[in-house]
This record gives sequence, structure tokens and C-alpha cells, in this order.
Amino acid sequence: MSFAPLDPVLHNQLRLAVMSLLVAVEEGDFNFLLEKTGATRGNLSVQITKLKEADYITVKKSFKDNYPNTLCAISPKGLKAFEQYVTAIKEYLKS
Amino acid sequence: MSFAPLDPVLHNQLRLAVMSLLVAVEEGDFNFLLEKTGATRGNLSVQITKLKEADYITVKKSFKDNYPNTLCAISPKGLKAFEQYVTAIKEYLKS
DNA sequence: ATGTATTGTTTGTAATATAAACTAGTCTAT
DNA sequence: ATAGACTAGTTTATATTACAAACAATACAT
Repeated sequence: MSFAPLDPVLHNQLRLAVMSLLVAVEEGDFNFLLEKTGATRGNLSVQITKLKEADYITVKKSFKDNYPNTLCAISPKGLKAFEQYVTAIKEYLKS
Repeated sequence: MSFAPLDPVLHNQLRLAVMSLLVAVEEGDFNFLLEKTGATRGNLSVQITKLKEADYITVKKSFKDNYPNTLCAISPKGLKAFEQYVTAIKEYLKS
């Protein structure tokens, strides 16, 4: 292979967008991610779960102004994976 | 959306690799792509078909040394799509 | 108490990815 | 000439994935 494999967890539009946002802000809640990504809630919920299962993000559930609030933050493992993904896909992009 | 949508035809590891190769070489046959990508023949066949159906590549079938030979080349539409994909995904990568 | 809004989760369907199995033909050695 | 191995792909079957619609649980408003 001339091409490094692309982490399947990250090679998804919405999950990659979420990770990109979390790398930048360090912490973001469900609505922040919802708004920034433009995703549906259902899809976002699923992809957050997948990122959490991969230990790429941490998810803290609490209440904010009486409403449930889901806080996401990137994990060290997630940051590393993101950086590796960036390196890997750049290989594909340089034409 | 802060993030431009990613062309689903290109947001696939093998198809992206094929396009990346074809952008560089302008013309490549099945075995060239097979070797460079490390894909299985079955998978490569399917993805070449999809790229052709999207009019991102042209496919010319002929015979070379008595064996069937499938020559792929990027199309103007494909080149444009590839460049747009590159632009779009870079948005996700700059953390 | 009834309706509407908020914040998510679960489920159902359709699309996708991939390797294994298959097809069609060619070369080699006997 | 034919059996066996090889080349060059294609088709298929299965498993996974993506995503939106439907659902749930609570909160707020009238």
C-alpha cells in the first residue's frame, strides 16, 4: 500500500466534524456540536456514542438549567488518532 | 453547517486512493491501481465501476499481450470533484 | 391538564464496503 | 491435446454503516 489506512472511526463526515470541533474547543455540549455540524440529533447522538466507545472523546452527562446536558471533550487517545488521521489522509490529497 | 459536505463518491478510502493515483499519472491500468492501492481485485473492480458511473474516470477496455486490460483515466469532472473534495476536507483537518 | 419545547435515544431502512466465489480466457509443460 | 496453473477481471453474499424518523422523558407555558 502506498496509502496508509484511514481510521474508520474518523473516516466519517459527522464524526470527523465533531472531532475537529472538539480539538479546537476542548469541550463542547450536544447543542454546540449540533449547531456547528448541522446534523440531526439522532445522527449526532449515534456518532457521539461511537466516538465515546472508541475512547476518542469523554462524555459527561449532567443537568444545566434543569435540562439534561451532554458535555463532550476530546481524549488524549482521540487527539492522537485525529492527528494520525490528518497525516494519513494528506497522503491521499497531494495529487 | 460550518463544514462543507464531503462528496460521498470520494469519501471512501479505495476510491480516493484511485483518484489520487490517477490525478498524478493521468492513466493507469487495473494492475497498476491494484498494486499501488493494495486492494483486492473484487473491491477494486467495484470501486472503478462506481467512479466510472459518477463520470469521475473513463475506462477503456482492450487487450494487452493477449490479456484483457482495463485502462483508467481521470475525467475533467473527476478532477474538479477531487479538487473540491480536497478543499472541503481540509476544513475538517485544520484543528 | 394540555400543549409545546428541550434534550437526547432507539429503531428501521437503505446504502456501502469488502472478500470470497465465480467467469473467461491464456500460458506452460508433458 | 490436455491438464494444471495463472491472469484479469466481475458478480455475489454478507456484514457493517449511515442516517432520519419515531420515540421517550422531562420541563415550561397557558
